[in-house]
Amino acid sequence: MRPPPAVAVVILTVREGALQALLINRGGGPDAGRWALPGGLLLDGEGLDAAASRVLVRETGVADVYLEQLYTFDAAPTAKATSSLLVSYFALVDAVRARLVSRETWQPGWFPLRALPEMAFENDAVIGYALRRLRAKLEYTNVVYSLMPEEFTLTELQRVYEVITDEQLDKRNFRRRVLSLAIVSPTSRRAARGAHRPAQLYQFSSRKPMEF
Amino acid sequence: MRPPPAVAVVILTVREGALQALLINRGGGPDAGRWALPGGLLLDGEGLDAAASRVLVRETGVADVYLEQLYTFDAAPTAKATSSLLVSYFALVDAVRARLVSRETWQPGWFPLRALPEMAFENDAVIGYALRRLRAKLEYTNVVYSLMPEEFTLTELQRVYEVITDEQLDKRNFRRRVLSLAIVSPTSRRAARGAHRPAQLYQFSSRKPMEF
DNA sequence: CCAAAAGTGTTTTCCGTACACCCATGC
DNA sequence: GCATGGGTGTACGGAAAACACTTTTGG
Repeated sequence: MRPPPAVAVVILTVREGALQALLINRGGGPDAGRWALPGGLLLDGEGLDAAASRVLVRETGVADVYLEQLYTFDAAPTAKATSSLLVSYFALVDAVRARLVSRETWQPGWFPLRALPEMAFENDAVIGYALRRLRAKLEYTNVVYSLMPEEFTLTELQRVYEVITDEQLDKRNFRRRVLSLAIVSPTSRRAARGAHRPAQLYQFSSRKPMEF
Repeated sequence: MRPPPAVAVVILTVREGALQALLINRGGGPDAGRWALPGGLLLDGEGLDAAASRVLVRETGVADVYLEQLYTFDAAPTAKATSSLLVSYFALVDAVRARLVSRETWQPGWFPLRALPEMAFENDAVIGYALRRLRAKLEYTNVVYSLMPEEFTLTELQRVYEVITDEQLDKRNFRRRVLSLAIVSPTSRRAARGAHRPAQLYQFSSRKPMEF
């Protein structure tokens, strides 16, 4: 009897100034203390994208975010081989909107990519893969929309880029770039957030994945 | 009973001045005349890469060429659902080295991407995907090594680039680029191929996929 | 009036592109 | 000697990178 394929989703967010991934931990049993990517088996008649989306909604409550297939792995040869293939996805969510569930088993938690816990087999490789893909897409697409709230300042957007690329950006050059790419546009509102000049609020021109 | 996953391989070559894909055609039976990507079901205990490689060797006789996973599709809902998922790969082979088999059923043949025959369901999409990926990798990797013989002239290499990108390249700029990327290096031999000055022969510095 | 972040232009550097002539060979 | 493809350098333009000061607000 051949086991069904599984999907695993690398759910990334920017939180507390760091790029973080959502992992889940089986509370009890033999695997206690081992963290893993959220995922699940493909249901009967269910499509891959639908399965990935289902896992994402189950873990974070959010839908309509950036979700893209990454790579397909031979499933880890576990004792009880529950899956044959592992189809990985990655998703980008705004940490503010994501609401983690609290379960008895498979407690979820955010982990900075810098400080991932000991993880099940291929999971680190999958996360590394997602990070490379995200960094590549950052340069020429609008993917970050999925990490940002509806309105934001350009400085906030710049911080997110800096956290993802792990390098400092020049304020003027950054602004010129995102404005000339026309991926964001100013709104009519401004943000008064402290003892300084209020910042213009911007929004994404499009909150859909870009075409090619 | 859940059917096993399938692999399909987009095998590309440059032949007769055009980028061509290998397709196979069921000689008789109900699907007669329909062309499709070569592929096969995943064998018991077989890894994905191994399956793709097996298909490639079966069709062309060559191994050790560039072979990369592309994308995983939900399997086409055929009448007799023989597969659940379709994991696609693409491979680049030197047409000179490839030796197509001659079988009673599933006769293989090369088709210019410009003039693909009527094909089974998702197959055109898969080929389009492979082409986009190839063009992207062309710019910053050495993937073409897999389309070239051991030794070649820079003009021959340029022709291959031109066929893949479907645009004319400037001879001097092209040479500067490949030489400065250091993906090729001159050999000690030259090619006397006609009534003109012999050309320097080059080889790839590395005939392995590049790391990142 | 001071601290804090917002906002704004110019100069320099580097890379991609365009472009034309001489060279070595076979016949 | 002529036809054929091989081989080479330079000038220009646009994009990316470096860089510092003024503005607006809250307290």
